[in-house]
Amino acid sequence: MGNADSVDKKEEGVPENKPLNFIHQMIEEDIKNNKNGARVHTRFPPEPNGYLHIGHAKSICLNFGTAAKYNGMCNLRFDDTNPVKEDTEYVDSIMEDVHWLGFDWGDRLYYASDYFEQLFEYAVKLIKKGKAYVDDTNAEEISAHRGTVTQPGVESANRNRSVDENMDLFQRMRAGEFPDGSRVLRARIDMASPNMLLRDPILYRILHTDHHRTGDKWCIYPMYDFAHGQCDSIEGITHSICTLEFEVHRPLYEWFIRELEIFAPQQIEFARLNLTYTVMSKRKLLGLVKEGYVNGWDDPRMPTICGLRRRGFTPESIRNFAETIGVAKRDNVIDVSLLEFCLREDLNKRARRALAVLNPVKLIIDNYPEGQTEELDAVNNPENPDEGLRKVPFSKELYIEREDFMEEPPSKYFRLAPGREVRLKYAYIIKCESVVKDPETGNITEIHCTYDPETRSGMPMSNRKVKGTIHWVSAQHAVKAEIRLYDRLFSMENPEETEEGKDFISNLNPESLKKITGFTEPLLATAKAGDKFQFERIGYFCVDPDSTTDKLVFNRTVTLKESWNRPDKAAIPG
RNA sequence: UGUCCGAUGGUGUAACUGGCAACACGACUGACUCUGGAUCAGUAGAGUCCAGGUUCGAGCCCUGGUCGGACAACCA
Repeated sequence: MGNADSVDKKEEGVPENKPLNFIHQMIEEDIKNNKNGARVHTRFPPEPNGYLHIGHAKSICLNFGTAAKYNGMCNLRFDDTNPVKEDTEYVDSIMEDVHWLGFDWGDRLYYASDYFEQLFEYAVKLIKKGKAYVDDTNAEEISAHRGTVTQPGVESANRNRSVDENMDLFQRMRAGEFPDGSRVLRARIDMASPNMLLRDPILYRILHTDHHRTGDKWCIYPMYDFAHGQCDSIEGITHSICTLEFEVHRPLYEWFIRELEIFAPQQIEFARLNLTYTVMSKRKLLGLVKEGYVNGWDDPRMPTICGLRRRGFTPESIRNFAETIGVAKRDNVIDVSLLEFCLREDLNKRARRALAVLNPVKLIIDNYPEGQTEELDAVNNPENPDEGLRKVPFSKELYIEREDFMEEPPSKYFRLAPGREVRLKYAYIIKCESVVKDPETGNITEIHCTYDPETRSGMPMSNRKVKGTIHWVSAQHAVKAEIRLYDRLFSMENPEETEEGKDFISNLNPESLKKITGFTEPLLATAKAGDKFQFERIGYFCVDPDSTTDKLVFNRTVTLKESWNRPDKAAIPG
């Protein structure tokens, strides 16, 4: 108990003197000036058109974390203003993922579509102020008239319509009198603005499409720019945190707030997360799923939250990662090894240890009594002695890892070799006496050893020093399991970096998934989906949802840190 | 050719707002270890994109460049 307490305190330690990121600096400045009554209210505003990924996790941790830090609140709001892309499937997955990450929006679950009526009224207000007009120009022409980044745009012929005519037309747009694409409502700002977004941006478009929440109630839908800031305003959001690409939108965001004379949240932009060896855009992730390069959004190789969850990540490790990478405005690419570090750091503390052999070779202890079985004590978690011991069966015939034996070991190899001794973890010291090979292939089929009965772990004589300790499972007791070995999805640090004429798909790592059959200690037969273990000396593994009592399936979450350069690796020429 | 934003070890983030560039990851030593894990101790690695200027003093301020990113969906 005492131990657990101290861990909790460490994790939730409130008064930290860590340096503030630039957003928190701004917020503390606002609090000091009693802006908005020193209130802090943020929101996480996903569009329900796809699954959340690790980049969203950064934003979630920032928004919810900031609110928590300053005793404020954070809303979950679905930015559902484009019915053709959105679906409740995504709404559900997003809510699940945010909760799984450990955040709670309480009763503050909102949808932009909740505000459609209010937004319509805002549009009316702009029309009445002469700040918005209905344009009959078609999409191509509007685009052409917008000009370029260096050339000013051309004003629409409809720009100076009367308020009455605009009101009439806008009402009739809502009433469904016009087909898709025939008219739009535009803000009347400045067609010559150096900021393209201010060149009379579109506020409403006609879309005779059912919306996942409002059904067929509406056939005109607000654009992002006309919805987002106003939704923030309605909810009393004080700090509207978003990614860098919206920086150019801020003048427009503020224009609407000013013209509408409503509560003014502050938009603050930060740099989105990029990770090596993966892609992060929804479009590309969707492509991977649709083209079958991965097995769905929750494929353990995907950077999606559900993929990471299935892979065996813990919410804590992701939150800690988000904390560690910091928040700034410059573009960044984080090395996945940092994510893996955060994962191992967390798993090391909480994962139960288990013995499992992935690439088995039989080992026979010649002088061990035939038919005898011992139940040996194994430590559940050396990082937390409170988790106690478990029994592991030991017998004459075992499986050990093929890599743990070498006929002709290089100098720094201190595992098993002819004539050498090693410790079998939690069991005896054994000595290799001989090997049996397949006469045809020359592969080793059996390793014969003798054991020293005085050296069982815990015995007085067990302190004898031997160089290596290897893991094992008892052949007759072992449980067969499918093990899915995952590696990076792409073989390039930056998958977008491609040869001419090829796209990121060409950089997929053909070895990103290998399925093998291994053996685990018997206790794991009862493990349930999501259970996490450290297979000693190998890595962290979790039970996949595909797993059944007939067929156990484990995912390799991440390997143990490998600080030992395998001689065979070094020996590879080139 | 426009507007906006950014630039600090290999990667990311700091630097008490002008005072000898720090922390984490990664790398490398060594100790310890019944996991070549963990833990512990330590080392190397940037003089802050460039050129000027202000100042006793500049990564922080000013000027001019360079490089990178964003912006011309009836997407968000």
